[in-house]
Amino acid sequence: MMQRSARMKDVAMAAGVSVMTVSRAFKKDASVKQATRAAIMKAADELGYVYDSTAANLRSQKTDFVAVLIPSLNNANFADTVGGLAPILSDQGLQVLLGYTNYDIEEEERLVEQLLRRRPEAIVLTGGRHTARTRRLLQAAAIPVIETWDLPEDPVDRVVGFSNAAAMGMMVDHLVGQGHGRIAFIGGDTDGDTRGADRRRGFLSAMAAHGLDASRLIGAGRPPISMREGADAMVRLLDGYPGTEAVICISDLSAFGALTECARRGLSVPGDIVIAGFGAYEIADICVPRLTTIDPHPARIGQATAQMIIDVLTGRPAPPRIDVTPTLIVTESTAIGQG
Amino acid sequence: MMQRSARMKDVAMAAGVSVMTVSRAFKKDASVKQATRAAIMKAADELGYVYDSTAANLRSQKTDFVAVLIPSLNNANFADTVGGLAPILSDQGLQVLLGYTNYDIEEEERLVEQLLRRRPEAIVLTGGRHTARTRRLLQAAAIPVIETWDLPEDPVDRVVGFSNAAAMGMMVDHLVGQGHGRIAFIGGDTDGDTRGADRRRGFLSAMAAHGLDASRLIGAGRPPISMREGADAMVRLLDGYPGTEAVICISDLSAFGALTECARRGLSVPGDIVIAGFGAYEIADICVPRLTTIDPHPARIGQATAQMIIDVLTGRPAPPRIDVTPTLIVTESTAIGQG
DNA sequence: TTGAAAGCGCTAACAC
DNA sequence: GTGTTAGCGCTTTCAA
Repeated sequence: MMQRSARMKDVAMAAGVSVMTVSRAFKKDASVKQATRAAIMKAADELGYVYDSTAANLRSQKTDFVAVLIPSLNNANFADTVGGLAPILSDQGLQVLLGYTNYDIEEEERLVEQLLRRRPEAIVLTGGRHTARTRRLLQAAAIPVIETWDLPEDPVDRVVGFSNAAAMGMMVDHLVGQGHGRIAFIGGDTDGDTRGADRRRGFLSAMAAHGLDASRLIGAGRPPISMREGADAMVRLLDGYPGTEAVICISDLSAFGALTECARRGLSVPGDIVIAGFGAYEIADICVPRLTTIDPHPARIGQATAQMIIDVLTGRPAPPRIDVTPTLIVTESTAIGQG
Repeated sequence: MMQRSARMKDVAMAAGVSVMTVSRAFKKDASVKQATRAAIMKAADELGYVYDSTAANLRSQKTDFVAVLIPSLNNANFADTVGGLAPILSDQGLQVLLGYTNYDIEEEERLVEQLLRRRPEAIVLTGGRHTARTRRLLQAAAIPVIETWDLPEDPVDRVVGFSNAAAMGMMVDHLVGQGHGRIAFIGGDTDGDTRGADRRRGFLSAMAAHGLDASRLIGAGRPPISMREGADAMVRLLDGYPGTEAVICISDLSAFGALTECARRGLSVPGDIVIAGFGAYEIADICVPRLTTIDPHPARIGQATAQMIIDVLTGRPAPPRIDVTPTLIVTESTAIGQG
């Protein structure tokens, strides 16, 4: 039946060489004669040998993986960041070990501890808010730590992100520039999602800067805010704050939900009310009307993060902080003179 | 500056015990006196000790992780499967190591090889089609292999899935029952996504069973089919096949794209044309009109998979194949007498 | 309940 | 270009 699986020693014996030569043959840059290497690979193949990296990890004190924590698996923004990051790391022989926190910093703490036990070469976090213990664990780990999607004032180590507050300010400025004054905000009603809380803060300060009333705040639930929660929040907004001219939603998904509520009520967007989202998700570009949004360039965040990791690990100079500035995308849902 | 990080030996010395006692203290069920354990934990904390599982993995020949391969990070269906699976495995001390294949079986092969080197306790794949080498590697690995989201005729090992062809048959039957005959299909135009190809096959055979013409096939691109590709396919369908009464799309996302094209043309759904999707994504439940779809119960697939893994690893009897039957959800987009 | 010795399967370091 | 020796940091095993 199932016999003990082959190890390097077995391959070495079969190929008539030492284990060390087999070890070298399994590295790309090792100096092994072509014929020897071929014989080794043939023997390995016949024995069904699969290299055991658990042993290599221990001996070489290298694991060749990078831990990446994102809030949720099912989110195009974070998926795009991972999509930007993974191939660049992969080219350097670094594998990504992905974890997701469900937007919960306690869960993040558990994950960080679990992952650090496996000795990653570096760790990437989403957001700049963590438990005290998480910070302690990360600092003690003595590996590069990159916080992303945020610009924390007191970072653990390195940062690739943007100011969520400033991004929201861009959106408020845009709407005010279009002549709107009664602007509402639909977002999460906890601070569990720091990025969301920062966006709300950005909304408040930008409104204040324009001398506008910023009391039209609708709490839509716990992050992540779904399309459904966006729609439900819109019900409360339309019923509770008549005369609202514009709504900024915490994400395109909730903005789309808000849009569907308008459709069901026969309200025209942007004719009767203007709606804006955040994230430049695909749905913003295809729904009717298309949604004005902010593109935080998730893939760029991933690429810059990967490059930063490689630079640090290879001892190259690297800036401790990269600001990937978001872009405002103005489309149908906030266009003037339509609807 | 940064000194060599603490190991068990250091903790043992600080606590005045042997390394073996420290090792036991770090296991949950180990028999260590309460006072001893407390002293050890205190010492560990003061030294900033983080348990090194790379060493434990090697010695105990256990890694306590399960590799899970999904086609894409950014897909609510697969995210829900992982969401169903991860907590159950986690309760048993098994961590999920996630990989994504981009719907590419060559990429799957690379990933499988990489992951097997890290010696997972079990491996979960999405879909039943793999390269010959992938199959060989998996068989040689001598660990539980679970193929999901499919019911392959010749599985590598174990299966938790459903018949994508039969599911599509349910949808065709529903539309025919509503009186439609000129039914089109929008799907991927490669076989890279086996589940998609199976759905197309199911469409063809169900149409044939009803004696209907199944030539209205629109290729929408390479999987995953986006909302945009669904909209573009709808353009081709409406322009190329006048008189089409109903469209089945490969997923709710492409169905939503198709719906937006109808909205832009002023076509009523379901009045002028009927649209159905697949996957029971959130958007199907919130867009206007809501989309008739099929719920493949992604979380249940994950739960059953996790349970199967645990049963096999603990030597309990487990069926080699579980069929999680999908459910047809009929809503506004295919309702009779509306629009 | 605790400890001592041995060793998991590789690779670092050095030799030739 | 290849081999030898030692050992990574834990846990298995056996003993007390």
